[in-house]
Amino acid sequence: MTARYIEIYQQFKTDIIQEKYPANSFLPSEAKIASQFSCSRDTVRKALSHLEEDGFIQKQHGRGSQVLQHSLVNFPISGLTSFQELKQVQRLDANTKVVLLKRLQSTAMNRQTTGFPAKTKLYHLIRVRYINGLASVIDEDYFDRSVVHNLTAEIAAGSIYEYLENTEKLTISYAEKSVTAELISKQDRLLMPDLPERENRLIQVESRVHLADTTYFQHTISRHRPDKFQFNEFSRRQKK
Amino acid sequence: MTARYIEIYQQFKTDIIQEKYPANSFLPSEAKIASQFSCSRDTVRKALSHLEEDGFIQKQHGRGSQVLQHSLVNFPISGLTSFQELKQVQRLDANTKVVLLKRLQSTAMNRQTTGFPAKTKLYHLIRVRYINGLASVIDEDYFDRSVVHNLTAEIAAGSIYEYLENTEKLTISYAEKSVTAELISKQDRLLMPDLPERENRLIQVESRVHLADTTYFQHTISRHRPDKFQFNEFSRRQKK
DNA sequence: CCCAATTTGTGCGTATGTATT
DNA sequence: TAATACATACGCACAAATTGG
Repeated sequence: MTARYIEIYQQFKTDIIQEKYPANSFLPSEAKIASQFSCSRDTVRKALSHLEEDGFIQKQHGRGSQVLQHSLVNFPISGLTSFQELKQVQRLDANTKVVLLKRLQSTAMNRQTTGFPAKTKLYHLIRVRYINGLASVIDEDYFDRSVVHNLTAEIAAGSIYEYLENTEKLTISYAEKSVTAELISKQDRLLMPDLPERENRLIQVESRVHLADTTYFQHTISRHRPDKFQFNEFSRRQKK
Repeated sequence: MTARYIEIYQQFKTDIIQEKYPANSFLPSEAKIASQFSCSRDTVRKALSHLEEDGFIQKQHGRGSQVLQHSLVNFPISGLTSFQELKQVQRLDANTKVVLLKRLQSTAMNRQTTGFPAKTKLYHLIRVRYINGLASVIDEDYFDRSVVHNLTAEIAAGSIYEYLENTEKLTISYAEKSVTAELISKQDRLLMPDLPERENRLIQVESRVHLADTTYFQHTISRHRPDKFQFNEFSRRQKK
């Protein structure tokens, strides 16, 4: 029982992607959409607002809703998207090697790296992502074990988010992220043996991920090969 | 004549920043806020939705709206924020040197760098941003002259967006952005003389900026010193 | 375990304002 | 000027989640 406005959102999203509404064309007016879907204009407006947020359309007062060029191979890291989901969307030739999976407890010492307060029981996971056979990303994760139970190497090699959302029924909600360029460590060189000597930094995306009830449960540090890194984003100017 | 829901949004935003509602506390219920502001619940909900989008609160069905830790010195590049606005928000010791400002016309040849189709009349602008006296960012802009008129070095040294929005009455609306790590050119070394020899890449943020009527008018290439680059973002997981 | 109160989520209808053509 | 389209706001009803008794 998905909400009506979500259905309408999805309908237009797929129609736009399939170019039933090509770039620069206009959607039908809100009133027409409402009568087509036999719903109120308010419901249509909710759907269109989401399409606008996500960069599919631009609403124009008095004119209509215009379809934007959708930047095709988008979202490599934007939003909160897992590697497995990207792999599907972009049809990448990608696989994952689990380098380390162990239980540990955070301490005052490692608070900085784990991202958790002392004495939290954690999983520590390190994975290398290979794209077209090339080691391209090193992912290091810390999960709160009071939230994530029974993490196995098999799950870690597949989709952890799929497991958390579907099997453990968690609702992943939001994250604070930061992107920096960090110096390459000896461990990085070992895990990315093809990395040219002249490179001295990896692009690091650090995320602190929370559930819908605001529980903080995951700290991820993703280090990307600089020559393979690309991060696309759609952004809107904030109304004053 | 700002919209009522925007006023309510702003009221709560400042209250949260000033910690009248501290992190982890709950806002009053939507019904209470509505009666406080003598407005409908619908208006309150619009305001709260925007607060949630922007990472100030987390709404929880059946519980209420909880205030999130707001990542303090946030938004260095996220969204569509001008350097001058960042400078104000972050109280940076920053200034700008205009290196180049000239008129030119795009050709089929330079289409890639200018970001515009051939024969578009453009401004070409290069600026260096100094933070605490250190050359930290090289900004290269191309503006469509049919949109941006009378660009001067004085305006370019100050806030172009302030000029465009307030003087030229343009509504800057959205951008497609990409972040990559690019090899350092000779020109980069000249403009950033303090850049250590061992660094081989700058972090490049490329933006294509559009007005509310979808007119494409600005292409910006910002190259950042890798040791000074940090890009923070709040992001929400997409609902399926 | 269930019920009741509270709170947010969704949807409908209506009215009025404002921008575009 | 008139018609069309989006923007804002109010009110109501019921559904669904949470909490506490």
